[in-house]
Parts: sequence; structure tokens; C-alpha cells
Amino acid sequence: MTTMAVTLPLPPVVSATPSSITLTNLDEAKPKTTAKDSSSPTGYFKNCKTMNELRQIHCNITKKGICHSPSSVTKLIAACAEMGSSESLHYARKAFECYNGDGGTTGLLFMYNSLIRGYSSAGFGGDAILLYIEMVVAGIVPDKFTFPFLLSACTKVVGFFEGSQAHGAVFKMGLEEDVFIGNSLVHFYAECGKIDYARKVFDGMLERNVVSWTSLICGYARRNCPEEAVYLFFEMVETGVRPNSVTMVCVISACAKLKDLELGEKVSAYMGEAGVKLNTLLVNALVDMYMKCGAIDSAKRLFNECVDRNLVLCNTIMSNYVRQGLVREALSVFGEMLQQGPRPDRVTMLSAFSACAHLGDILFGKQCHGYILRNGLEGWDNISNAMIDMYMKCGKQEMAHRVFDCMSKKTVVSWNSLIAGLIRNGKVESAWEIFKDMPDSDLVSWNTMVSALVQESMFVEAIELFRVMQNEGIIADRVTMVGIASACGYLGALDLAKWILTYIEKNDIHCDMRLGTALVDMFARCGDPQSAMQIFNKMVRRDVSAWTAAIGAMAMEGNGEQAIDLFNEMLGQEVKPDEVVFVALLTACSHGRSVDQGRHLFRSMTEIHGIPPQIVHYGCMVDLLSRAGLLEEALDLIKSMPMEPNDVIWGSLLAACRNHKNVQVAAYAAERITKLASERTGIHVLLSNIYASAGKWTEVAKVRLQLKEKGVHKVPGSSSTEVNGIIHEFTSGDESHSENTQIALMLQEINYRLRDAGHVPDLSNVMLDVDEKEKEYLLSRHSEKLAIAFGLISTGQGMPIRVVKNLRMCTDCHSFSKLVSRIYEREIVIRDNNRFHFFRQGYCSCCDYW
DNA sequence: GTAGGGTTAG
Repeated sequence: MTTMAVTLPLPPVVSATPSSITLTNLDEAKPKTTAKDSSSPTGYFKNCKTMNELRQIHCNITKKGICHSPSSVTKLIAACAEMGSSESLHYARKAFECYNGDGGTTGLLFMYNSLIRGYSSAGFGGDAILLYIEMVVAGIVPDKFTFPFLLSACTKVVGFFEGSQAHGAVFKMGLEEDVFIGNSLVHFYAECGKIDYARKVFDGMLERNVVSWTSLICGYARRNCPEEAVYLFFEMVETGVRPNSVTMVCVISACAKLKDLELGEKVSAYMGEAGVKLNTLLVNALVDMYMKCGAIDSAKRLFNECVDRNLVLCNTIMSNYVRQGLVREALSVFGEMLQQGPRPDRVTMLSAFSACAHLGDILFGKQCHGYILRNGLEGWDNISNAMIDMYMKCGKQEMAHRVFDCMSKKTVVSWNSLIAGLIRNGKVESAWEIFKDMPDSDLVSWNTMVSALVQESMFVEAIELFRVMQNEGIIADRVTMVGIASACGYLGALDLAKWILTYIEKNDIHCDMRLGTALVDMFARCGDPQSAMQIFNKMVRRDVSAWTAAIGAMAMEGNGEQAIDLFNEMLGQEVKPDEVVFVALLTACSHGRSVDQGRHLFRSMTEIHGIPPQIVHYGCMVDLLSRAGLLEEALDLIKSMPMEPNDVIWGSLLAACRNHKNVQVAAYAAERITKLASERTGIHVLLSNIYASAGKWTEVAKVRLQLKEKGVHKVPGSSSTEVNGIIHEFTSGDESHSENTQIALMLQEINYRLRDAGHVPDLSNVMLDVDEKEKEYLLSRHSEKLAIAFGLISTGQGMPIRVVKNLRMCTDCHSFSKLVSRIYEREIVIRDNNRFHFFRQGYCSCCDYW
């Protein structure tokens, strides 16, 4: 029922909008004495369960002619209000209209109160507010019972303006000391998101009871301030107020939000002390808390022990199972529900669809769709949205579109599910087109697109979209920032990184573990390990991913020792290592040339941590050993692998053979690599480059041909540098930059000065069959050189130049950078696809080992 | 008369 369903005979002086509650209406009315109507029939409607029963009784007493007293009408209205269906309320309203004006003010007041309560508790807050207006206009003075009902109605429609007006009326009437009204005001303000106002009312209350405390605790818990809620709970207990089951439900849900099991159990201990008995709502809150805290077994036990599992409890455990990725468990609960009840409802089906989506199980998904249709559960937008998501995740785009097209009321979630689904199925372009024309979009829509661009490696575009968000006045949240931080990290744009951090602080964006980790990673990739560690040290909670980001920061810098120290600290804090952290560790050892440490860590994986090394770990070890020149040991390790070595493994060995000039092992590796007939461009390029540097141009041509046949091309080298917040990208030999002439002149000057300093270009880095002069020209136009030249002309003297390169640096560019850093007295930081190089005063932090 | 549970998309 909406406000339109009941036609209210409102006086013409008052507009139909709820905002017309005014204080003057109240001022004109004068309080009247109340009198009890003793002659009315009592209890007629008391035990009515259904509308039919009620109608029957009403009919009977009407026949007897005893229904005309105001009291009996009041009781009828109360009974209808109690039922809370739109039908019963409609009946009540009609009965009320028949008697309007007849029963004296007292009787009318009771009727109004009853009806307002009924509308409010049945969720028709708007109708309740309108009724209040009508009552005031009719000259009926509200009493202290009216306001809790009215405020509850205002809460339901989040009518902040209306509620504030009611608050004003409470003051005018001198009712502010009533504890029920105080409690209602606390609840109202909290639900409107004005938790500070709620607190103010609470602090000003002369009398407080358990409901006052509970209302505020609940307010904090729901407003995402669970710490405050728990704190308030302990304060309440200390004050000597005993919690009841409602309080416990609120505070336990706060613990669930905090994901703090220890606290949850501590809080639960008060139940015994306070003598609070478990009811279904409380069991539900506990199960939810245990699940969210990861204590799956405790949740399961409680759930199994509960004899009268109701629908909500089943839904709670199911949705949590799905969220935790325990889809099989969720489906087992679902199966039991189908067999022995409670009967799945729409909320159950949301979890069921989510489970199908997780599994990508289209058969089961279709069965669920069938269940919806058979049981008349369709036509609810949430269900359709969940189905769009499910079909998309199962790769059934046409079905998703069909569900979408059939929706009569598409919500923003429908659109978001559609674009996210398209992106997941590789249709980023279509998603973008839809995104641009969506009838309404929200933060999730923007975040979806930002993440999609990041996922597609379109980092500049992602940041561009973020800028558009700024211009449109949309405040990003932590999900946006995770995507943007990631994009910024890939671009290695340090100024942008610093700006991002300021933005987060300025906009008070909560930095959770995920965002913290993303920021650590961002600064690490931007070549600022100090800032990375500063953020890491400030993080309250750190999981293995957070530690991995910090260890990775050390690895990129080539600081193997500190990486190991961090790892030991992590173990000391009883954080369980995973496969990923070992990749970071072994990489750190590789960059730091710590062969012994690497061997030790690699062994410890199986011997201490019970993590069997995967191919990627073997890859790291082969890289570590072969770079250090231990080619034979690397080869032995490859031969001992329990799995088939891939092209990456042979590639590392091959690359090392080139540096250590071991033709024998190289030939063996090359043979293996060609046998794998891999489609990885890098390897073929490397192979072709090895042949090229040995002058075997026929072989080079052969490999190039293979590449062409497979449709793969050499990834062109590209470097980017950030100047004044703008990212300038250069590809090898690029002439497209607007300042191309100045860049060319600068390069010329650099090369003269380098030659004077005795630099001889290393032409073996040019892997093409061209003459020397051409080779020298090509070499001088490598993308990082262009970026450095641009950096020199566009930034002030002494400013560091930061460059991000997509491929590994060649030896000529490396010695070029070293000399430029000395001659021009500039710090040059280059991140290649493997690590960082900090060039200062003619030296590089990698000690020429990369 | 006031306070409490499960809900899809990034």
C-alpha cells in the first residue's frame, strides 16, 4: 500500500505532503481531559488471527447493535493495526471514517494513535505521517503516546524533516522528559544517519532505561561504528543497567561487523550473567557473528543444536556460507530446507543464485529459476538482479539479457549487474556504452568501470575516469581507491600516488586491510618503499597479503635482507604464510643475490610450512641460481621438478646463459623451449634476440616467422614518466610527442656529452639485421631514453626523474642512465618489468645485476 | 507506547 491507496479527506488548508506538520497547528489545540468508556464491549477482537475472523465478529456485534460506541471502534482499529496487513489497515481506516467526529476528542485520539501505530508498524510510514497531520488539523491534541508511533513512522520513511518537526512539537508540549519519547528520538536520529543528534538526545535524557542504551548501541552498530557500539555496551553494564536479549542481538551484531571473535565471545559471556535466555533472534545473531568471525564450526554447532530453525536462521547461515565461499555447505542447507522446511523464500533464493554463480553451475541455476516460477517468487527486482548476475557468471549472456529485458522496474543494481557481467564476459566496450547511457548510476557503477579498465591494463584511462568522477562531484570510496591505487602503481606515478593518499585522508575514506595493502603495493611500485612501509606500519590488521605487499616492496628495491626480516616478523605474529608470499621472498633473494637464503627458504616451504612448491617457485629458484651463474645447479633443479618445466623456467635459464655466456646449457634450453612451442611472446623474442646477438639472422627470421604465424608480435618497448601530474608515454622511436623537436635536441646533447665521457653504445642490444649506423640510431631512440630526455627538459634542475618501462632494460640504456645521473646530477629511477633501478652519481642500486 | 535477525551488483 502506498500513500495513494488511502484517500484522506484532508482539509484544504493543509497540503498533502508530510512536510506540512507545523508547530502552529499544535499551539492552537488545547489539552483535554481523558475519560474511560466503561460501557464498551471488551475483548471481542482480542484473539482474532485472521481478517475473516475479525470481519465475522464485527458483523455479529454490528447486528447486535453494540458497535457504535467509540470504544468498540477503537478496539476494532487496534486489532486491525495489530494484524498489520494492508487489508486489515484498510478495514480499520474505513471503520474509523464511519465514526469520524462522533466519539468525542478522547475517543478520536485513541483511534488516531491506534491507526498511526498500525500504519507505522506495518511499514506504511507515509500514511502514518499523513494521519498525524490530519489529526492535528482536526484539532485533536496528540499525547505522549502519539509521538513514539509518529517517530517510528518518520524513521521508516527516513523523514528527517518530519521527525525534526515532531521533535519540536515534543518540546512545545513539554514532553521531552518522557523516556519513551526520548528513546524514540534516539532511534529516529540514529536511523536517519544523524548519530550525533541521537547521542545528544541520549546524553540529555534525565531518565534512561535499557531501551535507551539499546537504541543507541543499535544506532552505532548500524551506522558502521561497531567499536562505539561495543564500548557503549560495556559502559552500560558498568552503569549497572542489565542487558536484555535485544541489547545482546545489537551488540553481537556489532562484534560480527568487527569480525572480532574474542570480543564476540567476551560479550556473549554477559548473557549468562544477565540471565538473558537464548531466543531465535539471538541464536541468529550468534550464528551470524561466528560465521563473520570465521568460527565456522561454532556457527555450525549452534545451528545444528537449534531445534526450531526458522527461515531467517537458515537464510543467515546460507548467505554466510556463500560469502565465505563454502558453496557446498550452503547448498546442503538449501537441500534440507527443500526436504523438511522451512520453505525457501526469496531471500533464500538470492543465496541460492549466488551459489550457482560461484559454481558457474548453469544446470542448478536453471533449476532455481524454475523454483522461482513454480512458487510465484518472481517479480521482485532483487531476484531478477541475482539471476542476471548468475546467468552472466555462468557465461549465459543471452539469458541474462532476457531477464534484464523482462524487468518492469529496473534498478541501478540491475544495470550494474549487467555491465559487470558484460565486463566479466570480455565485453568491456559494450559495458562502456551502457554505462554512458544508464538512466541512473551510482558509485558501484563507476567502481565497476574503473576496475574494468584496470583489469584491462588501461591504467591511464582508469585514472582519467576517476578524474571525471571528481568533476561530477562523486566522492570515491575505498573500492574506487583500491582500483585507482592499483592503476597508479602500474604507472609508477609517484606524484599521483601521493595525491591519492591525500585524497583518502581528506575524504575520510576508511582504510581497511585491502586498501592498506593496495597502498603499500602502490608506493612500492612507484619506487617509494619508505612511504610503503609507513603505511604498512600504520595498518591495524595485516593478513598474509598485506605482509606480502611489504615484502614485495623490499624485493623490488633489491633489499633481500629486510624482506627476510619482515617474513620472520610475520611468522612471529602467527600469520600463516601462503604460496604467494614465497614468490615475493624468492624474488627478493634473487634481486639481492642471496643464494643461500633462497635455497633455505625454498626448502622450508615443504619442510616447515607444508606448502609444496609450485611451478612459479621453481621458476624463482631457477632464476636465482642461474643469475648467480650456478647454471648446472639450476639445470639439476629443473630436472628434479615434479611437474613439466614450462617456457618461463627454460626462459630464465636461457637468459642467464646469455649473460654468463654458457653456450652448452643455452643450446639445451633453447631446444627444450622450441619443443614446448609456447605462445608466450617474451620467450620467442628472447630466443630471437639470443640468435640475433650471435649474428644468426636466419634463425632470427625463423623465430620471427613462427611468431607471425601464431599471430603474436613483439610487445613494443614503452616508457612513461609523470610531469606535473600528467603521464607522458613514449614508445621506442616515438616521434609523436608535442615536444618531439626539443626531445631530439636534448638527446643529441646527451649523446655528445656521453661520448666525451667515454661512453660507447652497446650495439649488441639491437636485435635487427641492419647496418651499424642504423643500429646506433635505433638504440638512441629506446623509449626510456626518450623519457629521460623529456624529463630533463621539463623538470627543474636537481629534480628526480622517474620512468616506468614495460620491458626489461637493455644494457645500453642501463649504462646511459648511470652516466646521465652523474653528468646531469639527477637521480633517475627506472622501474622495468622486473625491478627498480635507482641511478645516483653514476651508480645503480642493482649493482648491474638484473 | 520506545530498541533486535537473513537481501543481489563493484
